[in-house]
Amino acid sequence: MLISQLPIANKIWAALPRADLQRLLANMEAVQLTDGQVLCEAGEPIAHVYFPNDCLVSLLTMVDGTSAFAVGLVGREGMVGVACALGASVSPVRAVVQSPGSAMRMKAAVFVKAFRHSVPLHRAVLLYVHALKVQISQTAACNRFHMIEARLARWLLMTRDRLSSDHFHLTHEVLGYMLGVRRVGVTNAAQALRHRHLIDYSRGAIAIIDGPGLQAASCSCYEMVGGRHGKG
Amino acid sequence: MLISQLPIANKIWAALPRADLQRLLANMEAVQLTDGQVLCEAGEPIAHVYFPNDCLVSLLTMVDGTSAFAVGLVGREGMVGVACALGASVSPVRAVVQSPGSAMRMKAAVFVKAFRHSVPLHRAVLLYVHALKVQISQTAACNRFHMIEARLARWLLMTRDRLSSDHFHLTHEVLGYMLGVRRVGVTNAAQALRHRHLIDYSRGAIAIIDGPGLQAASCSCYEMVGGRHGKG
DNA sequence: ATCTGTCTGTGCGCTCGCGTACACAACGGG
DNA sequence: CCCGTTGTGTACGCGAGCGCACAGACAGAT
Repeated sequence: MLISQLPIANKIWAALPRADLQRLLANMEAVQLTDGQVLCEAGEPIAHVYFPNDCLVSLLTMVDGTSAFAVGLVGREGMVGVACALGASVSPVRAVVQSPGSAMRMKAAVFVKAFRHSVPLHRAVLLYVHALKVQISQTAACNRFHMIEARLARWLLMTRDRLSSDHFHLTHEVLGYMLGVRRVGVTNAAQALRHRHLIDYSRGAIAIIDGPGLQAASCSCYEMVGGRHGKG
Repeated sequence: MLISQLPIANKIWAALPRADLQRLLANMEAVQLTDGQVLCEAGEPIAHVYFPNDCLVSLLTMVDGTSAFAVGLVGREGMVGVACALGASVSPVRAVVQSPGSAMRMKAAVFVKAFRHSVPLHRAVLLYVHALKVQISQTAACNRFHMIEARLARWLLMTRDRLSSDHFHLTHEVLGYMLGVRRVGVTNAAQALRHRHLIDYSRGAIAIIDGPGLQAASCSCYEMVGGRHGKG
């Protein structure tokens, strides 16, 4: 299959000049990611880095072996496995596919080499690292000060932005996992949002009905972390 | 004043070969940082980057304009102002001196240039960015799952490690600010720790009495984030 | 059509931490 | 030496979210 025929929606690659892009395409491989797939485990070496085109990956920090909690969300605006660019040998987080779709991947070692040699790639990746760092910081603070309902609203908006769609699949259970709260907590918050006609849902199929309204219900952290565009 | 006469305890600089170091020293300036001093404000451009020798700086994420919450702690193992290395124009966090002492500083623009040209510096800084990212992620999760007492214990241990001293100055008020909790919450937690003879304190003068005991009282996040050494 | 597994809704007691308010102690300057 | 400032201790009601447990609702498979 010719990768060059695929739509490359990933913004890191979109930022590269044609020359750099062509040279690197040979080392990339298009993959289809499925719901719940674990791209990399916390504490394990990073084998591949992934550049989502239309899928969504959440980054989970593990606590006490049992609990987990999402610190970041990666869509077409970013990549999974930045740690290896920074010189780390193992991944600090678990990366789980939250919404299925296509992505491009590369062997980590190859990526690191490319990262060192291509100035535009280097630049784009570091900018993304910064955006991710901001996202994580904001999530930390948000999580501390805001109620579940606002956090849920924010998470739904972030998901929408990265998928460019008002409809996606996420159960309360999974959302609870992401937000680090009980499933019931999510159910209650979701009910409140639905009651206000901001969203609708049934058996995992979520629809955002009133985007602006949902944004009003979410916390200021949403804009901070780069509203609609992920803030490359 | 001759900078080369000062002890350079900062570990990022310590990792550099003599040649790189000598070339950069001309652009550095030794400064004395005082308690509570704001090195850089959230949302403002970064004027200088700082490399602590024996002081301590906390990184605060602002929420809703009023509340703040510490996502990271910088000592001799790191630097303040990494964002400009990543290509960001403004600082995402407020950096406040938590414990006074000496540091070296450099104009941000000069640092960026050095960062681009010195491979060892580049390497050391990116590694630190990674360590900081891990620290922030862990703090986010810790903050979500652990009680004030454990978080306080962790914070005291991190402070100790970065100052290499069991005695330092921190009021309950400031600690509350750092942990994002009420002053009273800190008082209660501190009392509990003191009652178990792990720490002692009076009017801001804190002493760690039983390090291992305090570590047992803290959460696992402490080791995660790189126990005694900040994990360069 | 029945069954099984998944998803969502509801109830209840409990704890942590919050907001607020006030009291007391130690230190330091005029 | 007095008094304001700063740091610490105590009390009380309140609400968010937790753990647990169970009930209904919908979809797909046999």
